[in-house]
Amino acid sequence: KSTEKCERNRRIKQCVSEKLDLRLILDENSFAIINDIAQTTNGSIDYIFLTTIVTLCHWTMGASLKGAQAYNTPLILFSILCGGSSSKKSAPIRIVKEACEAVEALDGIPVNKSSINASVNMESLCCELEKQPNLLQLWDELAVFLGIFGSTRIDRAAYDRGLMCEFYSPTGIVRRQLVTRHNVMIKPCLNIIAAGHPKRTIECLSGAGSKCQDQKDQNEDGLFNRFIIAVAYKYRPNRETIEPNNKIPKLSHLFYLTKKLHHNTEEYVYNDEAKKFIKDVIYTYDMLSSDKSNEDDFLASCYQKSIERVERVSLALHILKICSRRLFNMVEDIESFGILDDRFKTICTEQELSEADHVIDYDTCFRASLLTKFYLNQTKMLAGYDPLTDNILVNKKHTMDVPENEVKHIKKYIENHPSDRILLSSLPANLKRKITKDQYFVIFREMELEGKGKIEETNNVTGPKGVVFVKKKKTDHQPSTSSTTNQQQASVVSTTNEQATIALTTNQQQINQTSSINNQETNEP
DNA sequence: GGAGAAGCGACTGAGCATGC
DNA sequence: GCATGCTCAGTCGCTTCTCC
Repeated sequence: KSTEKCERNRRIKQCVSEKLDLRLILDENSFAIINDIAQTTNGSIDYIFLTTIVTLCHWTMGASLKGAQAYNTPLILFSILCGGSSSKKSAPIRIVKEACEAVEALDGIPVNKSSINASVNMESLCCELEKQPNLLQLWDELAVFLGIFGSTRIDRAAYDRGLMCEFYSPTGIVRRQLVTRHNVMIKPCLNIIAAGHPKRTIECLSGAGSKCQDQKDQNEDGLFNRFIIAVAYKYRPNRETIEPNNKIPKLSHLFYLTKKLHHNTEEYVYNDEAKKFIKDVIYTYDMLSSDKSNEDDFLASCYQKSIERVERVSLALHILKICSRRLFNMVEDIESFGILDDRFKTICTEQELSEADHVIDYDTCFRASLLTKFYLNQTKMLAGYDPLTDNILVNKKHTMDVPENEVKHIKKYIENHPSDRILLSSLPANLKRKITKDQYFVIFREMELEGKGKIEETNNVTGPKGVVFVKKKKTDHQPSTSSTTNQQQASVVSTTNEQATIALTTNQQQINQTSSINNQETNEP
């Protein structure tokens, strides 16, 4: 259990160490708004940013993108704020919730007709979506969200998950049929923000989080690969709090203006450059996905989902940009962005989206592709992959337990070993250290990355496969394979390379052969 | 410098797990 | 059922360390 926790911490740290510089992703107006919130609330800017763009999607009231592909992409985002209990996940959720409530209050929407939903089961969520198709669902705890699947019957969990997948890319009418009743949801538009503990979040990606018995394949529908995950770590708060700058628009202003600009169902397009670029990005992800499709479902799905994601993210960034710019242009009319008032409401009602506002440029798409890649890597790292090589860092925690000089020694042992193929299972037997096979495997992996050789499977025809490390052949023969071996041994080494290899496998016959040969040779002098 | 202890690696065999 | 891999306990021989 403690090693599990250790591995979880490693992944979180890895995610956090890969910094997202929002200055490179956002235009200056948008950054000013997001940064102001982060500084005044002392919260993680990554959380604030993610909750903001998801909520922004909600207030575009079902806007869509005539994308680079044949079909229209709805502007819907699912997101998870992932972090430990002290990483302040709830604060950003509260902040957007309050901003949304202010938006609805200004338009006189009664609380019971609010589009900010907090359903605790699939039943009520679908009923709400039936009543009003545009909902923002906030889950303060991911566990609650997971609990909504099949809360009445375990075999309905898969159905509900499937439905959730459909909400991500809804087509016209979505139906949910139960024995007693059925829901008909017309163009549902559900955006999700959930706060999740690292343990639960990682379980979702690996699929072990649900209550179904067959836990291994629970994420096979890729539901959680649709979620954008922002990871933050607990950090030291600033002692002095920064007062909000009233010259900088607040989230409530941003959302209200977005809502007013989208009173019609808007459709956005790319310009030619942007479209060409996005097509390239999509092609790259498609290639990566098909490369992985036969060997790794999870990665294949992650790449596939990145195709949809890069389009959605570019639209979200685009809308954030145009709305922020408009807000900053209002600074002269509005002396203070303190609270949402009727004066602001009047100004907003005059605003209309222009023709040019509907066109996404290359720059935004480029930034969106950076952001997509960043979130893709975060997901990979959370799932235990190395983002660059796509290798699974299997229980990397173990190497951390092994002292460095031990690792060095083992690497040297493998390198200097007369055999050029080393069977993994021979190591724990021969090197009597308190190191498991998994730990030796990680050392293999490291050596592979260092270019010392390659990890392969044994080439037996039947039965389970063993793991061998095939060393890279040295071009120049080094006579001093080991300073400790005497000359007699060295001669054995050079002549019986192959036999030594075989001896490392545990095939009895072959071992007998080898040992008899070895005995002969050693007995000779 | 030599004797003995300690450490290390090669190898065996048994029992068990796993895939065909 | 068979072939193979994995793990563990154990033996043997060699090297290195330590103490006198």
